[in-house]
Amino acid sequence: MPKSIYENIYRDLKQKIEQKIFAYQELLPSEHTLIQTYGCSRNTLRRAISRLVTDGYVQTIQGKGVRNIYEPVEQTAFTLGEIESFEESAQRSGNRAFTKVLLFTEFEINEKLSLCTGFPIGARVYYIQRLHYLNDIPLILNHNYFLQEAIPGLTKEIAEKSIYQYLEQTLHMTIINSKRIMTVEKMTQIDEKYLNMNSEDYNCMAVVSSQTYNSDGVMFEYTQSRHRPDYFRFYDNAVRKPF
Amino acid sequence: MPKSIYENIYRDLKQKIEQKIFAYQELLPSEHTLIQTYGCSRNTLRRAISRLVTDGYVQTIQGKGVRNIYEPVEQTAFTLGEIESFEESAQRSGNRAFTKVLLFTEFEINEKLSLCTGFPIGARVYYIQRLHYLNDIPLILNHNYFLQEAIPGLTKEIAEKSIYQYLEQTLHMTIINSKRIMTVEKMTQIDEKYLNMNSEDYNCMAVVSSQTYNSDGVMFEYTQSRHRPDYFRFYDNAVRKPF
DNA sequence: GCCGATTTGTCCGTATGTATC
DNA sequence: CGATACATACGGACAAATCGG
Repeated sequence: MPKSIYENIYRDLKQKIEQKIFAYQELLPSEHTLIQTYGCSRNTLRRAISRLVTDGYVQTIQGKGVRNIYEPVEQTAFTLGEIESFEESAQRSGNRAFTKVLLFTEFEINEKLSLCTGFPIGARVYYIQRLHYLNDIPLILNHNYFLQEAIPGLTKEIAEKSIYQYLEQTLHMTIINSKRIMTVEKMTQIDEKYLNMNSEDYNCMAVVSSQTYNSDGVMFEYTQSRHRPDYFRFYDNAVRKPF
Repeated sequence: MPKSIYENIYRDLKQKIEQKIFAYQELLPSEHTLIQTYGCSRNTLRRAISRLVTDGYVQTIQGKGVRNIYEPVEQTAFTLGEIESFEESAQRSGNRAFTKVLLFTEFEINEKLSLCTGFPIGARVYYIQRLHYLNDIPLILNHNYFLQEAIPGLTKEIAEKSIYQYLEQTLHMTIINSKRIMTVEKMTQIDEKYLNMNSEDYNCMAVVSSQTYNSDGVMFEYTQSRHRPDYFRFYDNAVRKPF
């Protein structure tokens, strides 16, 4: 059970929308009504609503109400604006996830790598290559760089399970945010080999590069995720201006 | 000058961060201090800060403060989470934008197109092909579908300028949100021809499909944007949980 | 076109909880 | 432990947009 009231309300409303208890294109009950339903303050309710807005579940119109614009999307998708590990994402969508560690090593950041990753020159990092399978299909080839001084005791065994679980539950690290850039890049021979692709067919990959920060403000991770182009899907909901 | 207090504060802080008045990795002045600086309430200030968080400019840490994690990014990028037209984006980054209308026609949505666009079968739409140039390089091939009943009086001349400007300023339509999906697709002969590409080189495109809603809750636009892979860049900042 | 009721948007002040140092 | 800082929550006031009479 989540901690805060507004998050409980958010989840409850979200669920009701997904279960079509509120019809598509219909207005939700008014703020006033929902406040009485949940017995909370107006600010608290509005906060829950605003999360539904950024999720693209509803749109609010001043003077009118809150309209349900949720339509279900396919499952194998990755959603933006959220930090979710591969395992979490797979579990949420009810798919079988499996991770194979191709390489587990460590080295020092040189000038070229510093430019690419954003780590300072001379920083010591773990470099891990991992292949993520979804329902036995290799979908993502990950190149992880983890700052050693921020992540003591990382092993190949941990990398095979979930590194994020180790970070949060064992090291009690708090992950704050992750800056991501999506690009399209040429497929390499390594990509072809591990993702079981043929460059005669697709010769490009969807590449997501991310820099992740913890609560100490240190960028502890740089990751390049190379996705099979035919399975890659990224969702986003852009909102007008207000929050 | 923007209307609301929190937006003014947001812009002011954002500008100060961009101009490096606050140093990278440093903590901003505390909420209490900033409240006195701006002479506003706590809620108002926190609202401004929360927008900086979703922009990836700062991270807030309970008990510590608000840390500046802004680093400038290259210019030709598209940013997620915002609705911005091609013209606006180009202007913001100080580049020359030019739009060529390749095709301006109208027809009725059939079953196949209904599945693809999300418009109901039988709906009448404008179908527009436009080529967007940035600094004289053709970067994006756009396939726009606009619902006719929502957009009366659209002409080829308007499409050459800015359709969004027409929607907002002439028709006084309010754009609320836009659901987007990013994928990687095979390059077509049309893509090759207009974007001046050669499929011997890259044979894929970055494709952004979007459905845009107005304040009447009607999806009035479906657009497929096909981007040159070598120039395509999409930014995103993922945040932990809270808002 | 105006007015009033409804509904969301903005803003304020205050109290309490919780994490950091 | 206390001081500081952010997080959550409440209640109230007024503004602005929508809609129906």
